Amino acid sequence: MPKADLNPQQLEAVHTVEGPILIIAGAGSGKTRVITHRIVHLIASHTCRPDQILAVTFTNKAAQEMKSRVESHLNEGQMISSPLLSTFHSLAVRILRRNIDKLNGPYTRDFTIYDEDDQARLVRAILKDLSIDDKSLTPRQALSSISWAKNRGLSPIAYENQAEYVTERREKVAAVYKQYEPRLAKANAMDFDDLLIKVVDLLDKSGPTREYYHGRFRHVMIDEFQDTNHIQYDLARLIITGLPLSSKDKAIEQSHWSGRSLCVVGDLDQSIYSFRGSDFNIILGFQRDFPGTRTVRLEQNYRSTPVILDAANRVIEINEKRLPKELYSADPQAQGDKIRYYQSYDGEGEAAFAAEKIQEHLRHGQYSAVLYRTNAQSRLFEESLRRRGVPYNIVGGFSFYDRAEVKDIIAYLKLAMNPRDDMALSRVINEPPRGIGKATLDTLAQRQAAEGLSLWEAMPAVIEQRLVSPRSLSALRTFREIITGLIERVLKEESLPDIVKAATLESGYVQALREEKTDQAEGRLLNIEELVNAAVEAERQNETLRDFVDHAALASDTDQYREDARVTLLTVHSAKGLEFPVVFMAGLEEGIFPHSRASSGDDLEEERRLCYVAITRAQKTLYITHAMKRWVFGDESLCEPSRFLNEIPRELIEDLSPGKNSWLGYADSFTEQQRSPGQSSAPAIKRTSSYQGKTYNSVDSVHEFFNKRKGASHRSGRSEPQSPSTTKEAGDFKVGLRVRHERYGSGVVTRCEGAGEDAKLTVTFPGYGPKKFVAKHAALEKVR
DNA sequence: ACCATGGTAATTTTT
DNA sequence: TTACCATGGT
Repeated sequence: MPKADLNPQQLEAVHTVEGPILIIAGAGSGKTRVITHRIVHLIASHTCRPDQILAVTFTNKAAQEMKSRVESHLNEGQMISSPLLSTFHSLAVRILRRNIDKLNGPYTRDFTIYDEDDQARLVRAILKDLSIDDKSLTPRQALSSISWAKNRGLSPIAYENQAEYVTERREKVAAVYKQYEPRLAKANAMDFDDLLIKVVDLLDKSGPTREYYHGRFRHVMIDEFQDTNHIQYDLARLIITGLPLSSKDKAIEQSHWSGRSLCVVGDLDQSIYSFRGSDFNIILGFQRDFPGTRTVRLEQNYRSTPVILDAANRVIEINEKRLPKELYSADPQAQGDKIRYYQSYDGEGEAAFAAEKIQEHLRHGQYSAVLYRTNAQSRLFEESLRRRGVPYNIVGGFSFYDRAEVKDIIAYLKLAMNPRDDMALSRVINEPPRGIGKATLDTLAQRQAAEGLSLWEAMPAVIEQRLVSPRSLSALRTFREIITGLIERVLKEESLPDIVKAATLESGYVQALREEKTDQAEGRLLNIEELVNAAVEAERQNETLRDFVDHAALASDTDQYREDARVTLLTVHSAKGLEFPVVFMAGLEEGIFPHSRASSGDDLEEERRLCYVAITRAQKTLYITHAMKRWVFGDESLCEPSRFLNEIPRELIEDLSPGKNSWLGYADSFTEQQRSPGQSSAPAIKRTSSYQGKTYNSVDSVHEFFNKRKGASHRSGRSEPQSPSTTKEAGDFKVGLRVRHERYGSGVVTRCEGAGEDAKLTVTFPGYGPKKFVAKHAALEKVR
């Protein structure tokens, strides 16, 4: 890897090995290469020992990728130790597992990690305890509010009082939140947010621990810095400054940086995780937080053709909240193909088109990826590819570790290390069925609530006092023995595969599946076998049982990405950081992309950044497609082309739609002959039932679309044109109309997509927030 | 304790 | 449309 490959800016980024550095790296500007080279340079130039380097990446996959690249660039003798390449979360786990006891809190080093599923079940249990109807507040909603509060450092009480007026909903959430934290602590469990919160707390409070990590990590690098949230930022600061958070605002002395560096790499335009608390203001404030920051801009793009870059630049510059930046092609001569546009009749047609083209590209040896906004869109593409016998790799959805049987076995393993893990316990106490039912579980739950214990700790008393039926009693005893048996194996430090095998056998799990003798059970057995194999492999890599279980908890969807896959299906989010010769951006429709839940203001800008990310994934060829109608919740609905289509300059687009009847075709005919498209041969949309609203192939809407295109190309800043059917006339329901719902009471229609009985309505209810309905199904009553 | 039924809600995005 | 959950019956 000759350094001659690097351009001057990249070289500067690599060679600046002291002090704070901010690298503004546009898409495809070789930022991974820069980080890799930086690490290699630090080591090869003996600036520091390898293990004094910490690089935080977004996914395990990226970390691993970087690791192998670094290793391949160094010779044996130079790798006297290894740099730590990790995600924020695994870094947190690593530090906590060593030091959590220094926090003098309720946690021990054996804490377990609650995944989303566990969290939801815990919240459900709390809702039940508080007898809150979980329809007025779903576990999911409660969790996202709790997570929101936690990430802002708000206690339940602070959260409750945070808004100027306390709503009923807020009260409910606060009530759940109040129980949530102690319940986690009792179970010696942390959720994803806690991992970061607790490690920050630890490093803040424990001077020696902070000193240790500050002393150890001299050079810290953070990838995808625009997606960092405040807690992650605090974590990085604690390590690099070695100072408690109370002195956050004090200036850092120049001498502090001797032999140290903090290098953050990011791109505002690719900030797409605000829903998870990430805040690009952090990157904007970096220079203020770290005076003397050296800033390097990488705008040279090595990935995509000029056509694609042009499209990307034009789209993203519509955003207001950004810093001016333009991607320049490293090879401006090679113009590249135009962007290929295809409008299909329906979702199936879109998928069929993509599959056909994918096959075509495959014949030329080109690999493709289909990018969509939501995972639900993947189904049609899977089907059409399968029909054609094209193998594909899908990222997201159910991963191996999400399978019920795998989770069950993992739950046994978690119990073996931390029997107080309530969620693991309630997951497998009757799995396989051993006669412990609701009644028994309720008794245990009562006990644990009354005494402030975990379910496991509540068991002895229940057994001794014979509080349950004799049948359940013996079942409880058996279960206890199974778990104690596993605990002993852990204490005896049996090998990882042995413990995993024991969990599958002694629990009776495998036997129960064998007796089932169904194909399904057969498949599950295979998965369990695979888990055991994974354990064998993990052992070979010197992983402990704890590593193994942590790994399962922290594995992410994007880790499923296989670089050698010829066809990859994934969401735009998962595609961040990846590149493909051929990219299909699918479902470019209002309500899908941009998503209906993010149709204005900052949210819309984030959608646009998402669009920018999608466009810039393409190296050679970019397809943009949308359907005129598709099935949504079992309803056929008409789709309006995405505003993002309008934001890509027309001259960069080639229309592949059949019959010259596409939106673009209309737009063109308007350009040519001002206004006389007549009622030519638009593909008639089959109307469902008694659909009365306007259709999208009407002259009016074509005209509207065309006008929007003009508006966009003039880039009139703020004034995003409203989509025609979003605002006004919508059959029976109108924006602003007062309605009454039997559960939520009275509210106001705040958004209305489509018309008549198929219209999708957003109604905002005081105290409940916005709710979405389909007009014909919703029990909505109009209030004069 | 388990099953079946039915109602109901749901679709962002993820470490 | 599907998937999940809660309820009620056996």
